[in-house]
Amino acid sequence: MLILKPGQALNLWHKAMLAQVRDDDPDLTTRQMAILLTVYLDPPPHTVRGLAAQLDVTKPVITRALDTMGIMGLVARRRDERDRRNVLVQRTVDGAEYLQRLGDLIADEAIETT
Amino acid sequence: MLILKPGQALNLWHKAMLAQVRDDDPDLTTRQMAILLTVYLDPPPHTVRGLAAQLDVTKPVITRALDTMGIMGLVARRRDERDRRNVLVQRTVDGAEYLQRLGDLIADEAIETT
DNA sequence: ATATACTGTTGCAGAACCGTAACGAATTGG
DNA sequence: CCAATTCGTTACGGTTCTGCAACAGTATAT
Repeated sequence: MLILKPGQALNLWHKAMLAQVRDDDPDLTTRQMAILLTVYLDPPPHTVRGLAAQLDVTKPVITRALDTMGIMGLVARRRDERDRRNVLVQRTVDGAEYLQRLGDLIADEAIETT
Repeated sequence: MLILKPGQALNLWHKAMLAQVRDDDPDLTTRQMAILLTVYLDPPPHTVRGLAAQLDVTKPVITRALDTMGIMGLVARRRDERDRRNVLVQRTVDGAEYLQRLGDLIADEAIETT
């Protein structure tokens, strides 16, 4: 149970956005970030269809976001051997590190936020 | 002084991203969001050059983001009459409401976040 | 075996964004 | 008054994302 006033929330959001924009790596889109966080924070397995349903977007959006983030090394794909139609989205070491840094960053800025 | 553990921070970020993706309005890019928050949270005046310097991006990025967000009604432009080379970025009622909703949303989800 | 349903992917045209460079308008300085 | 500077914008070419529709591959049911 965490108390956060709307004004504090915006300040926090602001700092986190600024940090994202200012660093050199290309920004993830909002959709890519939502997918990444879902894969790492919600329990597996994660399929293309499942992610599309949860985010309320079309399947090609998921496929392409996985392409991009796969190249970046943030997620990996593997065929489901039990039902070979499915693709299982898997976590990677790089992705875990990326999100850990993000979490630390937001937490640090929360402390500085009045 | 706000204590927020990295794990909580990611959960909060996740929920906020999901809410952004799922609603119907088109998502703002990370840069657009950073600009919008800066305009509304930092004290005016805001110029194209100043915003570009603060976000460490080029001026055309700011111009285009202002174009897009101007069409959405989230910000407005006005010529600086003291120095007519400058453009002053101004807040709008719609933009204020948009950010207020965003702040409330994050704050609400913070409470639900373990 | 054949038809049906379901998975994820790809093709295509359109829109948005990016970075660099050039530009017109306004101001400042010699 | 004219050159140099500063401001924001626009032009260009390239990349990425989007939405929709069609697609091949796999599983299921008749």
